[in-house]
Amino acid sequence: MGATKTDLFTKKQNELAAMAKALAHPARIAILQVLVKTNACVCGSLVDELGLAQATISQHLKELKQVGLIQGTIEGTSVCYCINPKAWLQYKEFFAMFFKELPENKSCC
Amino acid sequence: MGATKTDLFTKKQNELAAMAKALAHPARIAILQVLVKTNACVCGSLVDELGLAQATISQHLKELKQVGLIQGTIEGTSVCYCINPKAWLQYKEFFAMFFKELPENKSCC
DNA sequence: AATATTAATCGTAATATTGCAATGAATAGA
DNA sequence: TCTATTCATTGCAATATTACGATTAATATT
Repeated sequence: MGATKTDLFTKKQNELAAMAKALAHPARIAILQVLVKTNACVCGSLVDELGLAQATISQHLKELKQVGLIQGTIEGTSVCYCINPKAWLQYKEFFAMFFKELPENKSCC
Repeated sequence: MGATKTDLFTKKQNELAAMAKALAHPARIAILQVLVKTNACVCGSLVDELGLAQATISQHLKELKQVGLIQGTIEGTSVCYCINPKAWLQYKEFFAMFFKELPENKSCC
């Protein structure tokens, strides 16, 4: 055990959970915020901004890249990372859609 | 190691990460969707709907309760769960705010 | 009272995540 | 070429999460 039983759920449910998981760490939130604010960035300056080791940052960047939220291009010895606008918009819409249908409930509990 | 270094990040960043973590499992997504759809409270029928063991569902419910997304009241031998509308709205707004500022970028990468 | 039902909790096992030191690969500049 | 810089990757240890059987506590039914 210990492994998520993805086969029990719909594709959408697994997808949304995966999206949320990508955001489920303050370092990744912070990285995204830095990238949004500065519009571009490299790994080195992130190490300075956040207090984590270079290897750790690199790993978080890898995860964000894997889910497509960011993209990076090599630029000499450094790497330039930035937000993937398309994925960003998709995330925005996915979460908005999920939370859209407000249960104007009869507060049964 | 293995523990998240929350002290390196702002309160907001940790908060948003915690919110995302609450959604970072398809079972919890599914539970929330059932609660939204049925609007009236579902009691223990969640165990039937999803294919997970009772103990597992109970654990997920506990996590959702801990972050305040759902609330439950005891009703005889069963428990009645439903969405917490206030928290739901807050989540909606938090995520919308986070994804709001689209980087109308100059696509530097 | 005895039994059934419901759901929380405990204990355990399997797996995933987080973090970092060490190492490796690639380019830039001396 | 040699060295410095930058970032990815590997390997490891610590911690967290997921899942479930077994047990427990509580109310409902007989």
